[in-house]
Amino acid sequence: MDQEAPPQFYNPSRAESDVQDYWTSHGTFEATENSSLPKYYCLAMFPYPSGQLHMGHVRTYTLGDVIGRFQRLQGKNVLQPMGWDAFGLPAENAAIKHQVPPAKWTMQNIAHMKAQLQSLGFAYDWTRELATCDPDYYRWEQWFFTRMFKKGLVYKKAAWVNWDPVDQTVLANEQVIDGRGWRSDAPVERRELAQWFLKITDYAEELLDNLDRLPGWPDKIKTMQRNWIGRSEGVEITFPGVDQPGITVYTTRPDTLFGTTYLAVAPQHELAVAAAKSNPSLQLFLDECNQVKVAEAEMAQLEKKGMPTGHSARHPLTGVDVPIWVANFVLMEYGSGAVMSVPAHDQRDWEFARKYGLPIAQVIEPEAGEIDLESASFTDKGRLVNSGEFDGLNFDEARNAIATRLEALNLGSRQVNYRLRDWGVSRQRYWGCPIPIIHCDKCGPVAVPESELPVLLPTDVRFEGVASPLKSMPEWYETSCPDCGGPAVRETDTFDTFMESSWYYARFACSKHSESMLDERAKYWGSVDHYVGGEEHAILHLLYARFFHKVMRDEGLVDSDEPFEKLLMLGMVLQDGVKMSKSAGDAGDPQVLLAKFGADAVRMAMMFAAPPEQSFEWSANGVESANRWLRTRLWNPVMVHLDAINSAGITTIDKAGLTEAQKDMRRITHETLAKAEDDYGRRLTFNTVIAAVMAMMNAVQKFHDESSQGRAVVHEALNAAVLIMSPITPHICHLLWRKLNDEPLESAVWLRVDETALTRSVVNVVVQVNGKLRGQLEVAPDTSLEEIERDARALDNVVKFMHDKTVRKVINVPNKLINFVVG
RNA sequence: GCCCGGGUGGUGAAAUUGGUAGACACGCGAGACUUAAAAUCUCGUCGCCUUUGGGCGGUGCCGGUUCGACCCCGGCCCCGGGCACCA
Repeated sequence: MDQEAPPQFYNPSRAESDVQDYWTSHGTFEATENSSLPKYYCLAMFPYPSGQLHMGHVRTYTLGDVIGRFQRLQGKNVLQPMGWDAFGLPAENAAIKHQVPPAKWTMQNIAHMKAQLQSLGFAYDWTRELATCDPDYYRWEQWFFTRMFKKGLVYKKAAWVNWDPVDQTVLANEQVIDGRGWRSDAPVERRELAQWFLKITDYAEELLDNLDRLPGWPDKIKTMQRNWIGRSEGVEITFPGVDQPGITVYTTRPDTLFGTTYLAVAPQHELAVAAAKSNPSLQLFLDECNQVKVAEAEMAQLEKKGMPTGHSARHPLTGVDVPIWVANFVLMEYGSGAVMSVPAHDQRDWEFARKYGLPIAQVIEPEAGEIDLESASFTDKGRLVNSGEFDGLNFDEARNAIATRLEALNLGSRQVNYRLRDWGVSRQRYWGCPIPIIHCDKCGPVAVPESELPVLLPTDVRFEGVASPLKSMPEWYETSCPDCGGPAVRETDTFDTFMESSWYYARFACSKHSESMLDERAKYWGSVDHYVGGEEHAILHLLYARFFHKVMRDEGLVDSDEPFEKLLMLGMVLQDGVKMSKSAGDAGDPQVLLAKFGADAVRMAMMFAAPPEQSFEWSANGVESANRWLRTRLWNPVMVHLDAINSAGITTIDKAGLTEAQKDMRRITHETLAKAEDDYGRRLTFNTVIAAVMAMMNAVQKFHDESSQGRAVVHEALNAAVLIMSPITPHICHLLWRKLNDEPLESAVWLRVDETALTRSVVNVVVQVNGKLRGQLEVAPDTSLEEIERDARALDNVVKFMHDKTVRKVINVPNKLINFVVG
């Protein structure tokens, strides 16, 4: 940029750093709790400090900033904080690869990314910044966990993990590539480890029901969460054992019980494991099943395979023996790890039965028509057949009758089941929050007392291999039992990083507070009014945070039931068709564009590219044209106008004395204001805000009027343009607003729409014949149908298409359309 | 595989409640300014046909509802996100 450029030329790099200095020195965006204005907490999902900002970040934070700045213009007391989701796997990967301690690597990344965020001019209150790897943060997470522990919301059970037999370590799902460890290339094995779980299922019902009380959430996210929680009503049924303990299954189709021709258990089910001890080929099959990584997607795409266990169980109502199979598609984590298989009425069971020659017994018939069990199963509900005394009952009747019978026999019970599983929070990793538990041989697991928190994560570590250094630090894990004082060891696992992101939004209210997890300020800021983030977080993060919020509420820490009132779920910024990631490289790096065209142009290009919920492929092309528009269509016209009013002065608008052209210009200005307000506040489509301002400025360019009223009308239009654009391009608008109004932008309020300016003297009515466009009419608003019909019938082109036909119907949409239906 | 989305000109997109498909831009083409270029400005730009009035076709594909469908319904194809240890 030309350092000598006089101030009337647009120079983004100088202008933006000046404006940013102004914001910093004036503390413009530092939020306080003692405002008379209504509070507005606007939050964008905090980033993992991977080291480089990419365009996905730019999009998320710009969208959040636009919302926050718009709400500020609407007279709200806005809080927009920023922090760092600083624990996680990439820091360990970097440590292993480059021998740099995760803490150091993370802090360097934070410093770099903070500078990048600041150069984009977001209206953050940086005084509230937090990093989750800071002991001042995670000590309260540990404290909260011990509260949950004492409440009985925490328990330990064995769970399956991906085990790398060469590196002797647990692998994350993303570290397993085609069934092999990413570093060792060894085939992964499933292994059972004792893990800590949080009883999120205790809250399943509330998490589901409260979705109905979140009107500010997109329906698609609520649907995803509903499906994920997966409430179902069914019956738990016990098939008594023949030569082994009975098998308990859960089914939502008890009406098909008589069609059960075999049972299927998960490969990890105890019966399968026991049976394999004396059956080498079954053991071989189980081993094969255990060489698939621990992910539902893997499981679901496997070829369906099974093997008989050699055992059978007794049908609870018929007493007939049914064989027990092991099947690789039965999930150990869902229900009881066993299912009753009804091949006639379940397609997966049908395919399995056909493959292995198992019998298929029809017990449901359709209300009408024929079925062919040779070609497929019949899965609709219908009437029972071949079911003894239950024959003839429909689904509801049969479900009740069979459940009642099973309950009487003590072989079943009605059960509401959730697909949602408890949250396993143990990670066998170093770079995370230490789980504040001490294992004592005498007392068992004991929560670390509050006075001894935080359990500090040592930061001066070296990665010798790939395993967590904590596992080989006796000086760290050897301790004494808080209860009996005897020798004991610390838990060396750390928390799932979703723990940190489940409550950070609340901590921002009082991030520096050292006396408790949250204080009264958390109640002042309350729920996040608008939460902005990527749709990849639609389920897990949001569900865990909702769960934490409810537990915090039950502990008296917050007042509300839900953490996020309104939710904006952003589509992905794609690169080469997939979501941008840390490894994506330079194409996602905004630095070059920032230096060349400025933050305003980058922000504007990003907002203009697509509406927020839509995923799109990033292209840098728009940035240059955004810069050009700001310079030639916003900055320059304001400068020309300022010259004009400097020499000729400025007057107020005389509404009664305007020419038609001046009225038109004013109408466009106020239509644009109204549209911008609606798009910003309700529709959240900022691309169309920009388009509307562009159209308005095109009209200003064409509006040549040297009169004093003309200047006043232009003045109003330019003020509207600057104000409307200011949430998106805050730096240039800060400068232009001051030049136009001699007051700082942050004391400006949104311009009111002048309803009288919106009235039109003519409206355009479309004339159709049989739904096809045949002409147009310019008429006064609210012209009578008779008059419009008469004028429309007189149009040459309408005559052409109607002259030899009979009008059967006339459709009229007032001030918009008239349609002659002829035949 | 299962759950949730998406598919509109050469490109990004707009069309808000079923009512003029393609606003606003990018790109491209033509022109103005210039010795020239850059920058800037003006005009044109869905395809085909045309007597230049206009006509026909067109929103992933096939079918349906309706006076009228990008929009609603049924069936398919393709792309993206999530699937519990990436965050």
